[in-house]
Amino acid sequence: MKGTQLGEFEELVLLVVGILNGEAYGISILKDIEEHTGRKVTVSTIHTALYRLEEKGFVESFIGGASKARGGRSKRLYKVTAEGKAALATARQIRDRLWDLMPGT
Amino acid sequence: MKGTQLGEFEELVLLVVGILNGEAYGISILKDIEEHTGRKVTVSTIHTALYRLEEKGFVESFIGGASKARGGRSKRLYKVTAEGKAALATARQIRDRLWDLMPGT
DNA sequence: ATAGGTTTTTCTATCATGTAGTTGTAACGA
DNA sequence: TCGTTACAACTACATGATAGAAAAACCTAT
Repeated sequence: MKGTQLGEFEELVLLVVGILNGEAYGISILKDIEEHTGRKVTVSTIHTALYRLEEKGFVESFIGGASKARGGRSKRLYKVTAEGKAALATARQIRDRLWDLMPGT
Repeated sequence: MKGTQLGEFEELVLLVVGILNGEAYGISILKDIEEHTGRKVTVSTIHTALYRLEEKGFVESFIGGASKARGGRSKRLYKVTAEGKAALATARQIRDRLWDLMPGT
């Protein structure tokens, strides 16, 4: 059976794609992850995650139009689908509920 | 280099171990996960996750004393370590920060 | 004391996810 | 048209997720 579960890194990427709201592509996602989590990853790591997320229907992509400073291949932009948002919300909700049950501080 | 990152299922198990507060072992964890998340897994899945969590220093275990109704091997009880708690808190904190940056609802 | 049945852990094997090195491709300016 | 730049895609391997089956330990009754 094809995996439909959201992995931990996939979840992170998905969140960042959501935040970048239309401006998400390999490099911008990389920068955001590094900035917000301090975690160092390579672009290819992001791309594989994006590929799998797209297979699962959690993101959709399209080639961005031309127009940028100096050279460069055209970007592939990503956007979170409704299923993606639902998956994120569910994951969050489950964890929140569990935290509420946690004793002590 | 030995992995130190917390996987998505590992995080779930770790949370439940925290909630069960001293009464956590294979079956009780299984029940709790099923109850709180609706997710169906087998006991061996839990045990392998626990094994890795222990390797990483996020839980510690000891054999529980005798005393139970009918038959049965003695339980191995698990408890979250300080490192484990820290790892959980960090994961949560990072996601919360990202959610705050999320546009829309 | 031993033979069955029960509860729980360990072993082993496979598939999914995480990670990065390397290679390929398109746009731009000289 | 050639090199440089900014990217994406390919390939390969490490780690995490998952479960089937076997073994261990404990209880009870004979």
